[in-house]
Amino acid sequence: MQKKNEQTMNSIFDSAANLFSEKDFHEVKMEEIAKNAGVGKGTIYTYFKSKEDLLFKCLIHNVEEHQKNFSAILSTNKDFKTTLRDIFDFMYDFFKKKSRLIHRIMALMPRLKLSETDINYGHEVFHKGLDMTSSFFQRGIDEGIIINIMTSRQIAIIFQKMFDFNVLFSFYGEPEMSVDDCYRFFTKTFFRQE
Amino acid sequence: MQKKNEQTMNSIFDSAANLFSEKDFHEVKMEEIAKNAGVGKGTIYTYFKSKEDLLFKCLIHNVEEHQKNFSAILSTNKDFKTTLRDIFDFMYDFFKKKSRLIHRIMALMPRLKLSETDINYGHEVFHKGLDMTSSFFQRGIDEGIIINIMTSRQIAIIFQKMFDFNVLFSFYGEPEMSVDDCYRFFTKTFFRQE
Amino acid sequence: MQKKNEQTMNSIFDSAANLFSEKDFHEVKMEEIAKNAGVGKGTIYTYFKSKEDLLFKCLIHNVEEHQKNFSAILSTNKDFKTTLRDIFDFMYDFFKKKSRLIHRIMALMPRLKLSETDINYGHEVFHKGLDMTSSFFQRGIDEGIIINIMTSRQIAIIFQKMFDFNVLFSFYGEPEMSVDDCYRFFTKTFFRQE
Amino acid sequence: MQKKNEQTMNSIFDSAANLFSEKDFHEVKMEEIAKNAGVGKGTIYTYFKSKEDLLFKCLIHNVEEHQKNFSAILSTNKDFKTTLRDIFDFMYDFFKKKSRLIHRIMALMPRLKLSETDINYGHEVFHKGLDMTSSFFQRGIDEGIIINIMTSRQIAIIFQKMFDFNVLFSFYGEPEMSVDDCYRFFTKTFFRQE
DNA sequence: AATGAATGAGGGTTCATTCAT
DNA sequence: AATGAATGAACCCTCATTCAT
Repeated sequence: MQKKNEQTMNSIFDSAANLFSEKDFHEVKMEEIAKNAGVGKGTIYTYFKSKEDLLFKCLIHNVEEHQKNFSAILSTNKDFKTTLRDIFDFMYDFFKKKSRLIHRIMALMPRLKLSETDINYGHEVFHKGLDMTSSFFQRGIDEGIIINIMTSRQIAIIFQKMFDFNVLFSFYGEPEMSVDDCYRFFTKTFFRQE
Repeated sequence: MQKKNEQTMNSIFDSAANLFSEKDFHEVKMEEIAKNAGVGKGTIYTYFKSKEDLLFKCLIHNVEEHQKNFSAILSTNKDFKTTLRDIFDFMYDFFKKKSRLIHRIMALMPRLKLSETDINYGHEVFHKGLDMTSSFFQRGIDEGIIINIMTSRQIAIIFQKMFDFNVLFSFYGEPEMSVDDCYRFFTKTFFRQE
Repeated sequence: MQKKNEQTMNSIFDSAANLFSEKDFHEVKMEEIAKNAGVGKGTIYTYFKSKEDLLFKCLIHNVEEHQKNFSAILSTNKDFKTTLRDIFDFMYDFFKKKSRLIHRIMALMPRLKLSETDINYGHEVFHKGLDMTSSFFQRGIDEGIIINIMTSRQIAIIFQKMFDFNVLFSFYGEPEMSVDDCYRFFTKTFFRQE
Repeated sequence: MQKKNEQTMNSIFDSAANLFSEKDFHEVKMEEIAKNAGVGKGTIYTYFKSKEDLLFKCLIHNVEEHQKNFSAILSTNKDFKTTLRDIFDFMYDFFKKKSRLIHRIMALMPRLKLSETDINYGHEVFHKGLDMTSSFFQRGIDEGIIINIMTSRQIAIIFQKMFDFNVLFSFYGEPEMSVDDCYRFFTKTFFRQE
């Protein structure tokens, strides 16, 4: 599955990611994915075992890419607050584009018919991501910037969740929160009073 | 078995709410809803025009009931903080049971094929709910308890969203937040520093 | 089945005849028949065994009434040509109202699931009707008015068919044939040249 | 099995035409059509949008083929009477095979849910057919062979209808009319007395 | 490797019929 | 006798998947 045409595979990934973002798993048709990817319907099956496999691989693909970029930001040697602000910019953009995809998949995951291997790998990837984020917040706690009444993992989780406040805001026709709004919200809640 | 039966309808509502909570719209089968409701498949169609109609009516049913109870709490003449605490208890329970149903439906709503009337009614109900909550927070702002750097509507929206932090917590195997945790989180963020 | 309320039964007959005239057997719903008859859906089943039984009884009912009237015309002691003209008036009216019902039923008859008794009775009624008509034409032949190159039964059959020329005329947007047109057509074809 | 296959489509047409001839639209099952055509149920839907679409296309297919053959006969340069006789042979055969199909569809047409385009095309085809036939009879009128007390269009319509006299004949157990009988019937009615 | 015609299991929906009242 | 709520068999249609080319 690695030697096949990388380009074809990526166009399938793109097409699938777009469609799975827009609509429900069952509302996305394989034919549509194929058409938007510019390939034949059968071609998808030379790269992926099934629609569910495609969804899963598509998720992993996106999450891993996200983690790579996220990791790059973390490894710049800036101070905590500057890095945090960078992360906000990065996450804000990422969620704007991918939040629906991620949510949809996570809602579906528990019932996806996947191999043991795939499930384990999925868990691993997600937990690796959470670990990365929570390590960063731990640093904030250690430096006395972040309150320590919640664990770093809990903070990391809430941090992720914040970025879809805007989904509800737009549902109710309220103006969306800017990155700055998000950042202010976070510091108000999790920063030690200065 | 002669008069269109409130009991039958309620058992369909219950069964549907349970199943729509558990799984995706397209994974819930009418046959399953019927079976769990203890009625025949055709019976559902004497009460609801279609599966989509059932989902929608089911949502409205739950939300309206929720709003009635919510409203009851608001109209007790306790002081702001006590009432807020009551609301936290109430919302926490409600979301524990219904959060998945509500989220699923809201994610689906934009693509549901509903009559103009239904769509309008849906909007109305949701906005009525938000208005109710935001009025309450406005009172908090007016009384100088809540910060006024966000509008009461924005606060009301974030307030709702808080209650599904636990979905992610449980996904990552973290211990869930208790009502108290939620309450503390809220006051930390939205209460004026004392 | 004879002692029950005659009025209810007739209103069912009327409703059914109207609907079976307008649309295909399978497009007519029992609910619609009941509603138009002003009775409950279950009531129909106290008078008729099934939808097919209703269709059949409805046909017999109409045909027998038609034959009674037809027979009355035949038994006036007018001369052949005068009687024929009377019959044209009568048939023209009858077909205008009932032709679609009759045709639909005759097309369906061969596949109707009826008891042996019903089938035989149906045959009997139809043949009685044909006999009545062909006897009349036989008289025309005997009196030397009608050509004798076709049997009276053949003429009787074509005679019936003539009255739905208008169905095609109206399909093609041509002006329909009047009774006079029909009569002229008939005499041109079947009368001995004078 | 790669190119959308003319053969597959024709076998569906044949199967559908046979079944729609035999029974009512609602009594013909898609599964049955598929089975008789030797294809899978889903295959039909790669060629036709719906059962109604299939019925309609099936009608058009048959009528157009009929018109092509009809047209071929008309364009042989024989004299009027000879051509008329040829047409009788041709129509007699065609109606023997297809009359039930044609009638069933025409009875259904007004209530078929078709696109504006399909409806218009259907009208066009039928009227083209009538025009072709009536032009021919007009020639007969012009040559003084056919009476001119009816329009050529009226004659063309009645001409078509004649060919299902045999349906009633067989219903009543009378011997069917031969082509010669039909021809004689026609000349008696529509030819100027010689 | 790539394709898309063919497939058929599966599901939403309809409606004739039943039966408790 | 009359009713209409309840039923479930039956049917149209969709779409993930296969496979011959």
